[in-house]
Amino acid sequence: MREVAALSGASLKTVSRVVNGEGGVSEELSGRVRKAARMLDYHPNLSASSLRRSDGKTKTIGLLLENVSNPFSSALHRAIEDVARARGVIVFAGSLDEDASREQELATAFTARRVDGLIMVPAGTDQSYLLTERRAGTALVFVDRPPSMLDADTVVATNREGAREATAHLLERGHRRIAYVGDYASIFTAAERLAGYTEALAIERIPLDPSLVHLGLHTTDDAHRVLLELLRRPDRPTAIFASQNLLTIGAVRALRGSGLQHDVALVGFDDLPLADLLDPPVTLVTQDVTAMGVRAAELLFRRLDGDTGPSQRHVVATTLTRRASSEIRPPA
Amino acid sequence: MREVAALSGASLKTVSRVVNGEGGVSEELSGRVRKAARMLDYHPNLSASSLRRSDGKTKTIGLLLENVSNPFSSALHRAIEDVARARGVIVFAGSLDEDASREQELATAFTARRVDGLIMVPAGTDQSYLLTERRAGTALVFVDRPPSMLDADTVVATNREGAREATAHLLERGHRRIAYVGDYASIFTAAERLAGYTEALAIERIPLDPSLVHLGLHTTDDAHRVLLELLRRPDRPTAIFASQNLLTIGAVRALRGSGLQHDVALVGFDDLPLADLLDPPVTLVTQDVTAMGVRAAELLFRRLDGDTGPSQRHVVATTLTRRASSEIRPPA
DNA sequence: CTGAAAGCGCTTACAG
DNA sequence: CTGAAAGCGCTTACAG
Repeated sequence: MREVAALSGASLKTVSRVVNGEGGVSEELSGRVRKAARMLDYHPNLSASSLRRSDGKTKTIGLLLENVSNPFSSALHRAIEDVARARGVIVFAGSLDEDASREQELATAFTARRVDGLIMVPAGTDQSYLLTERRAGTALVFVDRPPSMLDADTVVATNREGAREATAHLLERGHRRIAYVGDYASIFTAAERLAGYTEALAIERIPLDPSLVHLGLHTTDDAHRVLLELLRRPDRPTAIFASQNLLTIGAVRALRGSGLQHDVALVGFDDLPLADLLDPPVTLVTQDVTAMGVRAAELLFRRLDGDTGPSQRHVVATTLTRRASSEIRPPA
Repeated sequence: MREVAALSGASLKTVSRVVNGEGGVSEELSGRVRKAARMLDYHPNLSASSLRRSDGKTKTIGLLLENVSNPFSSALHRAIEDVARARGVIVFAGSLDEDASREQELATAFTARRVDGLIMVPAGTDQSYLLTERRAGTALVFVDRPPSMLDADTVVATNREGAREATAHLLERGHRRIAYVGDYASIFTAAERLAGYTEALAIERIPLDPSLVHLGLHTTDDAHRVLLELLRRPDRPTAIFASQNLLTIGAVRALRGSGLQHDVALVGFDDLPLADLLDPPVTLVTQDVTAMGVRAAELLFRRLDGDTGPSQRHVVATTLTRRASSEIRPPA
């Protein structure tokens, strides 16, 4: 900018006015400035600008996801990007892999670069370290999972209700031995879905059989292995509830691997792109991920626009999409 | 930092030394500085730091993808994130949706925030606008598609060879009427794959039937619609080559919709998570997306480390994974 | 081991 | 309509 001022014979302040389209500069002078900028390949430095500007905004937000390449995370990412884009805001994104220390590292890396706000799917169980960031003006929104030790805007799905509905759906079809494969119990959504499962059983006064409930499974392979074993037992379950997308894929593989895909019912949580084309088509509890991302971004920008009201908690409904896999009845 | 200096009774320079772990500060003084920093909730401002630092590095890179929520893009993203993370570098990511103006907008938004480098899957047909950025020190790497009107490091897959191999595979099984569904012909990978298809036909001296070649298809629905129509014709193809992941899903849907999944052969390009569980399992040409992302990131960091050698072009091999869908023979 | 002065690229808060 | 001076939070290039 200094060089542009020198070449065009204008002051720094005038160059700044032209570059930012502030107006109040004569046609002739602003023409000279623009020409000089072009000749010197001048590109404004937004970091320097936000360092000095009174609002201090960097037009940048940080997004902390479970894993940018997981379909749930990346759908969230896209929805948030679109809302941000409409405001000229760009997005840092990173993967936490359920690692609390990675969460702190990334949050610190983002705030050190002075993002205006942070949207996160928290991995750890204590987000109080973000308090000083918020006091410093960083907006905070949690999505998919609420924060702990900190009060902030949150967007969650009806995990418990969705799991309860899915389990009730299987119970209605006569199933009494419904296996449950779930993620780490420390994850909010995993705990909620498990609660939905147990509530549905309790309503029908079915005692919970611990041998059917398998937690701490995170990958396709985890679910595949556990279910292959479970399906080999003489008292195998008559139905399976897989409470997360990767686990559902593992369940499909295990059923296929043991040739029981038409004998044991299945309901999964989260969407799978080809679920309707599998044999049998798979019943799923799906989340409106785009709505969750849009809502989270809107909450963030509302805060950035100055809203100082109490924290909001938005709940987005899940949908049970019924397909043939859950119409399989238990053996008589 | 000013306040920390005041509270601890040290100079700005000394606080800077302590914060950056430069050493050469007495235990006593650095203890006082650290305590003051804690009391004031001091968090260093990396933007201000890189503004003044001689190397000017922001430890930030920008990633321009087709669509962050497309599995190919997000797998690339994750691979690049992991390499960047090992160097304490964080990643901006954004979606271009095949829009050249969006490419320029995002590239400008990233460079205005002084990213150290840019890794992109270009959408437009002219990247010469990046020349001044590179002269200003921004490293540039292209992945999946080479740049145009600009020479830069590039990582591509063996698109042409992979498509040729897939087509030859169908020809070997006696197919002569192989439908081709492809993306916008302006996309490098789409053009390469089409070339591979036509080359394979030419080698066997099979004339290309234009009624079987459908380009300009981008979504699952596009391929679904076109193929349903094609499969309804009396002279329908005996095999289909779908040259991209979404188009392959559309092809699976069209075959299933017309009940021909066991009568018409299919090969797809790109990986599908459940391809092996479909009926019939689908033969695919897969790319090693992780290797492509890792290679691209390594090239970028090599440049940032000062390598000024000539542009490199790395080629990553595709793999033909044979499954039942391509073993279907044409009717006698 | 410690610090005072200058300056990175920009905007603010003036003044004319 | 235009510009000179100060300062955002930090590091550089000194000097002692």
